[in-house]
Amino acid sequence: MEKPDNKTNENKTSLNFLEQIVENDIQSGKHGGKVLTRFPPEPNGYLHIGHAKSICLNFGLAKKYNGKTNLRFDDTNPTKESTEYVDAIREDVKWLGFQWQEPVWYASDYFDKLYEFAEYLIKKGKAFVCDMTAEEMSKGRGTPQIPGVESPWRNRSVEENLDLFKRMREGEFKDGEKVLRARIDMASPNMHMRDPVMYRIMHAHHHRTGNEWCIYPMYDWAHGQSDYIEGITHSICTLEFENHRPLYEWFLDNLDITENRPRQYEFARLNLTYTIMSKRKLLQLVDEKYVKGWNDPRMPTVSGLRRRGYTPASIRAFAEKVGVAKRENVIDVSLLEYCIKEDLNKNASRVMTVLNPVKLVIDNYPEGKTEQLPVKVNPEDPESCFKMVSFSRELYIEREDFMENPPKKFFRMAPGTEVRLKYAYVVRCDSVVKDYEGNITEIHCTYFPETKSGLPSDKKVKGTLHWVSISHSYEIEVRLYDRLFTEPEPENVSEDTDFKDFLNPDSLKVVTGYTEPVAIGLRPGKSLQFERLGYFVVDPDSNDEKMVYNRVVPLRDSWAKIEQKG
RNA sequence: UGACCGAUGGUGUAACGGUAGCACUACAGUUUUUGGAGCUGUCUGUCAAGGUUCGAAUCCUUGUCGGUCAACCA
Repeated sequence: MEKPDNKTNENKTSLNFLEQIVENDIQSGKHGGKVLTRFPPEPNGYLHIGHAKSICLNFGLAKKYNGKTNLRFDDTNPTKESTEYVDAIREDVKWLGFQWQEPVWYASDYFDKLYEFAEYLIKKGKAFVCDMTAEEMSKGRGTPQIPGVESPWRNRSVEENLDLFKRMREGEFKDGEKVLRARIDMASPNMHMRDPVMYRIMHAHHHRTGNEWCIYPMYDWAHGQSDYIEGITHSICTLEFENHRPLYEWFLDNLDITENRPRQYEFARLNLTYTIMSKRKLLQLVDEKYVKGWNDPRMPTVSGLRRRGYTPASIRAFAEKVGVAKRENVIDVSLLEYCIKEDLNKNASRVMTVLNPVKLVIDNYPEGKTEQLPVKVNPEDPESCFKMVSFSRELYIEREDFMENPPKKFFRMAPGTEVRLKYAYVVRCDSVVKDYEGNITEIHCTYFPETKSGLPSDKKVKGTLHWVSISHSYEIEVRLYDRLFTEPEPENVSEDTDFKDFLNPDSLKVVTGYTEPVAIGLRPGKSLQFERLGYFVVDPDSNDEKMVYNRVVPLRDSWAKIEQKG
């Protein structure tokens, strides 16, 4: 099973651009050949599959080059953050299979150090306290084409700045009354360099530092310095921070940091068809009850995927396959589905479940007789063990597996045709019973004892159906999930449509299924293949009275394609 | 009409001046007691125009298209 680790030959397979950078750095002896990356979520929401890509990238890169990865919460905005999110994020990262370098870090751990750094910049004349309102500042910033105007407070003395900054910290001023700004260049073509705000006043309770602080650092000010403090070598973020890099560098430069400087690199974030990745919009789906929570199995969140039945290995494989580059991309969700099917095909036990039952009576099978048929739990696994499946005179089969007037390529049951009941016998359909409305209520057939599974038989049939013995079956609730949106790019359909216009009304259908006893009593998270239907996973809503299964992903259905083509 | 970044099949991603490859999707064949899975094969691609070179997806120039940036968010 274990793959040999001597990839030396295969190692020539191409490196992504970040791996190339790291290898160059190691070769040139930068950072003493060490690699330390970080995953820096803001605890203001749940992680989604896009974060999972970043996690796999950061942890994977470090692991590949014998480095480590820090988990650091970027908790610089107390009004939006909470420990609920901290806990959920930690759980998700662990579940994905990654170990951070202990302990968990928080940007708030560095508030003191950051304050000292800020004083250092003030003393150098590189930062100043500004009394402009947010509105004034916005007006004065200019546009990308038009330079901004300098703040009237820009040339305060070092002493005055130091004093004011101290009083900001001591709580002398109200929210919004003053900010600390870097003193860079109001005419810079890069908007981020136009004297950006470093600290704002917020009299707010912080989930870790409580009421100790009433000034909080901005992202740009906190992030690079946090990287430096932790000794991060490669600070990897998404493309939208590319324009921030000059500022990241400026802070390091002006703090006179010359040794062990972290460097920021940017890659393109993940986008997936038929879903959305914006935290804000996902929150909207939750708040407005389009889904049942952050972990709704239709959500692209890590917790949603987990409940949907995706395994950590399948998500890691996906992250590997999507690659890493700098161009905008939209990954076809079928790749994600491929990854989970590949995993579960190898690892999920098979079970027969009927979701849309119609009664099948075998007229020549003795009433009251039951046979125990031995069945391999997973035919894909050569070491698979066997289970017993009960067979009797009255069964359920899928309504879709019978047609009274079948088209040419229909290989399933029809009057007069023969099909195999999987693991059991070949049967021939003789007649149907209908109710007064014409709905089929019973199908009657004859079985051929000599065709018992395992015996040599000359009878060849084109179709094999799954079934359950009615008296031996259990009722379960089955939640059939489908994609959340009807459009591949719900946010990009046109200027005057909203992503919510394209919510799929059929993204969830709940049905009652009939299944084998082995599918009962399994713990949440356990996945099975319902033969010929798809992969399903036990939902946490299951209890002693009722099992609930979620459909992870259906099996490929070539008949559906034939049928569609007509 | 600023700065920064990007452009390779339907979708992603390689090729680092020397045969455009891989994966997903789609399609076809094969196999099959899952119309699953597997196996084999097929289709479709270097944004454009110039230049450098024996040779350009790759280097240079110009253009085109796309993304990001004007929160006291991250």
